[in-house]
Amino acid sequence: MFRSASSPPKKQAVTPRQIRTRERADRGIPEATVARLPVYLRALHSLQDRGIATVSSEELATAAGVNSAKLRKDLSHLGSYGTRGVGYEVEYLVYQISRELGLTQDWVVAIIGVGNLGRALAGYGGFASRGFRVAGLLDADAGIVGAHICGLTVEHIDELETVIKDRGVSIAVIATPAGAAQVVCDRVVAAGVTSVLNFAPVVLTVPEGVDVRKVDLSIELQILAFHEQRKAGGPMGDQAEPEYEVLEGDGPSDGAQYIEAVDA
Amino acid sequence: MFRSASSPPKKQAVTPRQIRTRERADRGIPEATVARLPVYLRALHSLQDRGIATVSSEELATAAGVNSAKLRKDLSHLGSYGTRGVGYEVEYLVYQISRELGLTQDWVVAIIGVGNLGRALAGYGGFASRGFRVAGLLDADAGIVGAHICGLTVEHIDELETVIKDRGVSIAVIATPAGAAQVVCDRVVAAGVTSVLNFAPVVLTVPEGVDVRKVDLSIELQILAFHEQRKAGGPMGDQAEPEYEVLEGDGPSDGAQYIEAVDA
DNA sequence: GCGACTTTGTGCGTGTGTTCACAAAGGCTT
DNA sequence: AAGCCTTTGTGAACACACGCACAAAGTCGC
Repeated sequence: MFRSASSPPKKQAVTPRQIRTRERADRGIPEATVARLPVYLRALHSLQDRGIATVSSEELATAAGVNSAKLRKDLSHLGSYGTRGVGYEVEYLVYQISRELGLTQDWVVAIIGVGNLGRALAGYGGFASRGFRVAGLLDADAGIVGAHICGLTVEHIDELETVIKDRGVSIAVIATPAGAAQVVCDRVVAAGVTSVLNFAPVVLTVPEGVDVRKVDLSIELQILAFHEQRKAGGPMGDQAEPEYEVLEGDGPSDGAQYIEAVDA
Repeated sequence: MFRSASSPPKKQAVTPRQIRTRERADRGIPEATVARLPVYLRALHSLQDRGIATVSSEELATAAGVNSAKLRKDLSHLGSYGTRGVGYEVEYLVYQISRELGLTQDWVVAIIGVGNLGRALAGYGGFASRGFRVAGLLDADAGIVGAHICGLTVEHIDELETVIKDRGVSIAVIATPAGAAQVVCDRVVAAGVTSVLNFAPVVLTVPEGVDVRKVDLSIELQILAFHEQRKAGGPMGDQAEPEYEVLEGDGPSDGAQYIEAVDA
């Protein structure tokens, strides 16, 4: 829009890109690798429980469900923590990955929204086990406030800012209904939280520097449904149409009947 | 291993790759696009509720939290469903995306494991609302079997195969403890299920042709922790070390103390 | 009926992720 | 102590994804 008016419309707009790239590649571990480190860590813990002291990239990769070359490259981003001809020492690797992920310190978590899901989350063992401590349960419903759940007392949402600041909450888990999620998110961010885990089925908007991760059951189901449909009568070409393209009306002219098929 | 023994060790091993690629690029919508279609669909439903009949790629992209070019490219994989100079007709697009995702038919879901999480899932509105019908709740605990939850009676895990086959379950949701997940998974797959949504913190192994999607709270938290650590004292270089590499012992020799720091 | 304006659909350059394949490196055996 | 065997760490090729920028295409006003 205003770009073409204020600058000559040439082909090389490379300058702003490179700055951003340099900035991110700084000492950065690739995002895809970061997402897999917890999986490796879990597999390593399992090996530890079985008393295994050393593991090869091949074995660990199998346990983690990935390609062994990928695993080696991932680990190489943390440093050279393997011994050629032998493999990786489990305990040492556990420590290094834990350190890289920031699990050598405790993170304080608050759960906002204590419905079915919020209660399930509060009771989830995976929280307490490794570095995450739930320090607050908050809800807007006066009927739930005051209830005791998993050793915590549900507090009113009005206490949100106080709880976050006084207890040093750095990760907020949003388990509210969709309608409340953005408001709650804005409040936790304003109170200083920079990491949000969102279970509400909405796209949250946050300022730069705040991380949001989304867990969305219904999206996962829809993705599964897509592939399931493909398997049933899709590109395998076992059923009717070998090329199932649009067959009905050739444009958006009458739209009243489509919605029937969806909501019915 | 046996590759280098049976074939000359040249540099071009391109033939097997291309076959697989051709096969997958067949009529396929990119996986990244598939993962975003549910987000677009949700945004479109929201627009519908507000009585908006037409939307531009820019507006829809903003609502979905993505770049408008990406949105247009994603939608272009479904066909040319826009009108230049105008935008997209909401209802028509809802229909097309729903159809592509396989939401014009109903999918029968069974939830295995009725603990805190399983109960929360059973009551989750996102299930019933759009094309997913929970037709079974199963658990191994005799103390829970027979309970009524959200209009369903919890059945014993022994009924698993019967429930799946008689009710036409095509998606299994595994919400069991980690130890039971793989066994349950094997059983649902043997019973004919080809789509699994796994909430248990394990890597499930399934045969070719079966899709598994994973929802893992603890992994998400760990990813957040990683970024949070970076923000606090990482590459911003505000604290002590500007280059925080390994400082202690230079190799895996004594490993007994690392685990302390992690589990303590 | 025509021109100006808006918005789609996409070609293209770029960056990120994945995989193969192999040299370098270390331990183990003889 | 020398060579063999195993396994890491990584260079390079390939595949996927992203976003800019623009031509094509259609609408709306006059």
